[in-house]
Amino acid sequence: MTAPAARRGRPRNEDADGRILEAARKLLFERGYDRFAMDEVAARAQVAKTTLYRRWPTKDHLLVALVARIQDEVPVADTGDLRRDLVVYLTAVATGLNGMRAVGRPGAPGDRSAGVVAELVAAAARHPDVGDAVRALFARRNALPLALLDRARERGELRTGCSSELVFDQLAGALYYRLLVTGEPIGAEYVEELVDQVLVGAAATPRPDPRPERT
Amino acid sequence: MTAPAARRGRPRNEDADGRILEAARKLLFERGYDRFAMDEVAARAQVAKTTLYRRWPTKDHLLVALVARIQDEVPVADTGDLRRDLVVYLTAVATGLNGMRAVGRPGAPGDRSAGVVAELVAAAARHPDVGDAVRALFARRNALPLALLDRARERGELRTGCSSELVFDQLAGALYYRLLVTGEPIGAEYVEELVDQVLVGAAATPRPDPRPERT
DNA sequence: CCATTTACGCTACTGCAGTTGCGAAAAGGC
DNA sequence: GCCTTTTCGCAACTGCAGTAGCGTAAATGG
Repeated sequence: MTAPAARRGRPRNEDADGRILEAARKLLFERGYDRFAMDEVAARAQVAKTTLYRRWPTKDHLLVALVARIQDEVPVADTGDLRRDLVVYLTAVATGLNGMRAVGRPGAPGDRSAGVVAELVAAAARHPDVGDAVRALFARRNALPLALLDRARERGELRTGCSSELVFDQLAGALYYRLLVTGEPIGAEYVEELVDQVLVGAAATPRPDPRPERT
Repeated sequence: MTAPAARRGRPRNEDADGRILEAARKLLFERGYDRFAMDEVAARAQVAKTTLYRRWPTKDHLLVALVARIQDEVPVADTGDLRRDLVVYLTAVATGLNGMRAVGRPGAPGDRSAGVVAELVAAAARHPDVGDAVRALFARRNALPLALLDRARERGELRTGCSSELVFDQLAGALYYRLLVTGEPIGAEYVEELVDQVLVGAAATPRPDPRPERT
C-alpha cells in the first residue's frame, strides 16, 4: 500500500509534512482556528507557503488532516453489558468534545462554544471533499459502537424494527446537538440519563422504568 | 418597548437597515455564505461599508440577524395526539433544514452539505454574543414543541423521570446530527421512525412495538 | 444661533487566505 | 552528461474582512 512508487521528478520532502502538521497543531492549540494564520504555520515549519498549499488546498483541508491525526482513539469496552459499554463510550466522547471547546481560547469557565468541532462541521459543509473526509472519519470512529449495538441485537436484547443507526443517531445526536446548538454542558449524569432513556425505547423486553420516582 | 427614545445626536437611518438586510438576503441566496462579500452588500444597499459595521460588528453577526429575520415560523399543531403533532413539527423542521442545504449553491442533487446552518453554528462558536443570540433563537423556536411534551406529560402519557428536554434532545439531536455530521438526507420516513422510536422510550404505558416484524 | 452629540460617507489602511510566475534543486530516463 | 519531470522557495499579487481618520449631515439642548 505505501509503495514508494519511485516517481519521475523531485521527490516530496516527506519530512516537511510532519513539521507542518506539528507546527499547525501547536498553533491551533495556542490560538484557536480563527487566529491561526497559514503564513505563520509555514514560517514555523520552515517551509514556503506555496509548499503548504501544494499539500492541502485550503486552511480547512489542513484542519481536517490535523484533526484526523490528533483524533485519539476512543476505546470501546465490550463487556456484554450494553448499557455499561455505551455509557463508557459516550462518556469518553463527551469528554473529548468538552475538551475541544476550549482549544485555543482563554479558558473561560462558562465557555459554551463548540470550538474546533463547529469549525470542522463548517469546513465539511464548505468543501465536498472535506465533507467526505469528515464523514469517513466519523464512520471509522462510530464503527465499533455500532457493532456493539448489532451484537446486542443478535443476543436478542433489542427490538426488531429499530435499526442500530437510528439508535446511534439518538445517542450521538443528543450529544452533538448540545455541543453545537444549545451549548449546554454535557456531564456524566446526562450521558447516563440519555443511555437509559434511549435503551428503554430500544430494548426488546419492556424494561422497568430505570428511575421509578412515582410518589 | 419600541420607544423612539429621542436620543441626542443624528438619528439612525432605520430605512437603511431594511435595505441592507434585503440586499444581504438576496446575496446570500445567490452565492452562499463564503462568496458573500460585505463590500457588495454595502454597494447594493447604497450604503457605506462603515455604516454596515456600525450595526453588525462582523459578517457573522449580520448572518444571524438575517437568519433570525428569515426564520419562517414553524407552525405547531396541537391536536392532542402527541405522535402526530411531533411528526408534523419535525417534518417541517426537516424540510426547512433540507432547504438550507442548497442555499447559494449550484443545485447539486446529491448535496450532503449542511450549508448555512453549519456556518451559523460556527459563527455561534466564534463569538460569545452570537452564540447567545443563536441559542435564544432556538429556544424561542423550540418553546412550543417543548410545551407539547409538557402537556402530554400532564395528560399522563409520558414516563415520570424522563425530562422533556432530554426527549427533545433525542429528536432534534438526531436531525441535526444527520444534517451537520453524517450528512445523510432526512426524509419523511426517517422522521416518523425517529418519533416512534423515541416515544417508545418516553411513553408511560409500555406501548406495543410500533413495527411488529417478528417472523 | 451655536455647541454638542451621534450617524454617515469616503478613503486609505492592515491582516490573512489563496494565487501566480519564475528560477533553482533533486530526482529519473537516455 | 543532458533532458524531462516534479518539487521547492521566493516575491509579488488579488480579494475580502475589518479598522482608522476625517470631514460632513442631522438631530438635541441651551
